[in-house]
Amino acid sequence: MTSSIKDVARVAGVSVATVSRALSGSTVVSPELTARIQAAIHETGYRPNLSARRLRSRDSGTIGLIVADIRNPFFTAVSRAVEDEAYRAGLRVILCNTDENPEKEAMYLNLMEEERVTGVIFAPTRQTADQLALQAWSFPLVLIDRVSARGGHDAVALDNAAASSMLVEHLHAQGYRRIAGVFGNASSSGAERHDGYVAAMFRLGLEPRSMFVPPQAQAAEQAALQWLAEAARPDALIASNGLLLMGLVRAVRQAGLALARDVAVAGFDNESWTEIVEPGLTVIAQPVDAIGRNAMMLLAARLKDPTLPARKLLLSGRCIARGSTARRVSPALPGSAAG
Amino acid sequence: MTSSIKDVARVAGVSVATVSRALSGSTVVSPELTARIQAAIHETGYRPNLSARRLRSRDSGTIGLIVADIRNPFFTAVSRAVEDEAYRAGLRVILCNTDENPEKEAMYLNLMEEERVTGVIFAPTRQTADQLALQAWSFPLVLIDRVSARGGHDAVALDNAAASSMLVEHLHAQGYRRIAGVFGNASSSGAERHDGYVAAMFRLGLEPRSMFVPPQAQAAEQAALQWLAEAARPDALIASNGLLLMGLVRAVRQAGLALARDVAVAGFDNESWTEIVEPGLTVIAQPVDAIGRNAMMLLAARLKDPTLPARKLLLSGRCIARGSTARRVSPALPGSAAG
DNA sequence: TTGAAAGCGCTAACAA
DNA sequence: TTGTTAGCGCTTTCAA
Repeated sequence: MTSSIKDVARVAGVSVATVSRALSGSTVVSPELTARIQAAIHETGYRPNLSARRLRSRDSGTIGLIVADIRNPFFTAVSRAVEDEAYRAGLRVILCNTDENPEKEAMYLNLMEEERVTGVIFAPTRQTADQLALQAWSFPLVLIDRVSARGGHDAVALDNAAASSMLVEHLHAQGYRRIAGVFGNASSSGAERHDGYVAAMFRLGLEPRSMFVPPQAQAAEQAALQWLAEAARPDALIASNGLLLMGLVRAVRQAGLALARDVAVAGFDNESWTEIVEPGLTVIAQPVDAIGRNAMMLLAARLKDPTLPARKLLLSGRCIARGSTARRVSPALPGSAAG
Repeated sequence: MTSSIKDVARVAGVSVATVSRALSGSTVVSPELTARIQAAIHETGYRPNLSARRLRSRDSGTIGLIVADIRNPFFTAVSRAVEDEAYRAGLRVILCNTDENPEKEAMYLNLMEEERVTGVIFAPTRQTADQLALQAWSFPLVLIDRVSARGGHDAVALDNAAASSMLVEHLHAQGYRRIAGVFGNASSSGAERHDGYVAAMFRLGLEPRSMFVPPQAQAAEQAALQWLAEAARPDALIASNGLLLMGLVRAVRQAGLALARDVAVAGFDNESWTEIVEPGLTVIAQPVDAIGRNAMMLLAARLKDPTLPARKLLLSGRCIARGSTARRVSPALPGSAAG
């Protein structure tokens, strides 16, 4: 059916070793034989068998990319960046979705062992992240987005706390004082964003008000609706990711309030809808390309020198101010701080 | 370093063949030996080497998924469905982005040959689709989204013409008559959606007005701005994909017109922003899950029987009516058909 | 510069 | 039921 290096050797009248050498270019093969081999490859329609090559050379040339769900726009963008870098480096990418399920995570890590992958880029749940250090992996591992508290692994993520603070400071500068926030309870990034929010609020002398919710728009919507029904309701709401942010927008509308005029809204993830909605939503844009590229970079560095100490790379977000946090003009609500 | 089946055999005091058999479960191995082998696997920390297994068994257990860009929400969703099905079937997925670049397409198809993949699911450019039949591939190939005019390959796609017609008929029923459309010029689906649009317009006695544009929001925006500046401007606009649809929305706003009241807008792809924008946008929702699942199904069927004739599967879209195409109430524009 | 030969880890005849 | 052995396609010694 498909022809092997043996067939090429036979047709070219050389040994398989010579064909292999001509193919790899590692050793010099005489021009004459090289030409004959080229012709034979053409004639036989030869294609290298990557499984055989891997078995022999003990290099899979493959990296695993394990994320919660590729449909999450953050992971979509990061995946694309990772793949671009991978193919530039001549590596294949195996994509895995875990749905935040620790069992699936374990299964895929196991699969990566069996694939003898060159490396793995992984966005773990909190639970798995904490146990990751307990096991010795046969491949270098770079964590993205969710960074293990225990450390010990290379990682690249948004500087979550700083980004949250940026959001709070922006709202404060625009005249908002009663700033409440919903945060995702599934990954460590939600907790870190919460920390940054609380820290910034304290720094500004404001009283934090927050809630951890499951990663569903509806959960954020419910939380926000309760807050908005209060007499001294918040004058600004923030969400720790795009999904929750959508819930906030729905809640504001359902409460019959106007974005910005009645209540400001801001959040994380510069998804396309945050720009097209009116008014546009103020968000923290994550450096998704840089996260993917740097994850590959850390992987490459570790492959080169496995003794390197673990490195944690925190990248800054960018605050994109839009209409949803326009300067507060209406009189301060009773009970709000003077600023 | 990592232990092989040989190590397990030695520790368990059996032959490698017995270990292999115990692992595969193909032949019955005595309970006693099975237990000893299990213990040895545990002790040695053995992991099967998939490259070796593939080389020997001539089954890669891997499928290739080649799309234009995973960041296109349509492909994101289809990919997820494909991966779900693949992992359910015990298959790995290698993901490739071509950026609609025929050279990249050729390179990835070539890579798939070298990987000896079990099958490939591919969304080709028009150009590549037309040449696909010229080459014999060593793997079964299922086309998605963009279906080769030449036929000859298994394929699954939206029934584009019918979906376009549905959109036109909806607009007509809502009282719109001067319906213009922008269509993507890169893939075959744009052309098919155009055909369906033109056919429906003729059927309803309306005059089609269309433009093929490159797949950029700005291109649609420019086209729409020109139309909207005319005296007898269209009273409805449609777009053949989510990106172009966003361009239309921008154009309407920039022209100082109101969605629905001044001009209706509708299009393809039920992306999250089409629901959250106000008014919500009427769209054709593609059966993304079904497209992915059916692609895997066709692949499985062909693997089982390679002699099967090529099958082309067309799936129906669903028209989701939202505010952007609310019933026309203002008086008909001068020159518009009476209906 | 080239060839012969060993062997990567595994599966599947074939024998026992 | 189990073991022996050949060999999947390739790379890489070691010799020539």
